[in-house]
Amino acid sequence: MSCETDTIETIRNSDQRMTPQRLLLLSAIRHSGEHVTINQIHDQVKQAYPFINVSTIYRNVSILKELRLISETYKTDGEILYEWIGGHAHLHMMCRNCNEMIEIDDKYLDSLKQDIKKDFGFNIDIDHLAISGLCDQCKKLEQVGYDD
Amino acid sequence: MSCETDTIETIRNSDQRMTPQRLLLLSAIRHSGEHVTINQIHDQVKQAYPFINVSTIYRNVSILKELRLISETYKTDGEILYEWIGGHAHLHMMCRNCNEMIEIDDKYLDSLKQDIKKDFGFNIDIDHLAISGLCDQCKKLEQVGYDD
DNA sequence: GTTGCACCTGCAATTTTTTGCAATAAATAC
DNA sequence: GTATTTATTGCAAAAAATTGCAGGTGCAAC
Repeated sequence: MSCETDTIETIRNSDQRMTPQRLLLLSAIRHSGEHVTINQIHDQVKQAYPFINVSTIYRNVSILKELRLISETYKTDGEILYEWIGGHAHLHMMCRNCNEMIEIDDKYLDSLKQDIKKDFGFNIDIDHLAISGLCDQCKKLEQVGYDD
Repeated sequence: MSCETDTIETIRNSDQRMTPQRLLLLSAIRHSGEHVTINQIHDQVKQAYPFINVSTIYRNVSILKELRLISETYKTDGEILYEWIGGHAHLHMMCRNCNEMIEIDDKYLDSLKQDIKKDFGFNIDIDHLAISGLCDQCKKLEQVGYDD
């Protein structure tokens, strides 16, 4: 409830309007689990309002992203995921071999954030990035030589 | 010279062929400065061979990416940049307000890499990500209230 | 409630990226 | 050198993402 009031507040405060479409889209992102794609959002909203156009989804996602109400994460395979911000911030790590995605608490970034802040004055956002790498299992396979 | 031999070697070893188009594309990425987009690569190659098709660029970039000969970086404004790997590895940080991009030596990631390795067995690649945040200047503006 | 303005939406058109396929050409073996 | 195999290319078509615009609509002021 309170978060919804906050959301509406945020949108109103930035010269934007709360339309039924936008409300459905917000709700879809909020309730469709952690990470959703544009198409998943579209499908979800269509269930309540079948006439919604994809371009509306794209445009709204872009606006919500700028307002920092949702986060955008580029997976290392190119897929883009959206996620409601407000819960726990976390890092995404994606294995470049098996595409498994691990979520890691953002406390791991604390030290990096401090260093960068101190040396460059740059203030890192915790969200947005999926770090690419190799998970334990795939690393082992690579070493043994069973890799592609 | 040696890196070119290495490159050809890498490509041959993975059941792929060294075509003139691929050679031009490699050279374009290598010599067009640090970061280039698909279109910049295409334009560059067209100067030497005007008949090259964009799809060839897309497909080759994708292959070279998988072979880890080039890195792919998603800027926080959506633009995708490609870069020759082989020089110094570095992090990209991009200000979400002014879009300025700062390059930071990857030594800053050492500690994070170790922690993640220890706790999750996940092996982070240094490349690939542009970290989003606010540069010093934009942060100050935000605090003073001159922000959008 | 009514009005006015700026934002939003859906549609259509455009641009960007991906895919299917026949022809081409690189690499290997002879 | 020639033949064989198979990845690669260019083109065209498809799919995905973006943009322009005219009409619709939220919402604030009255």
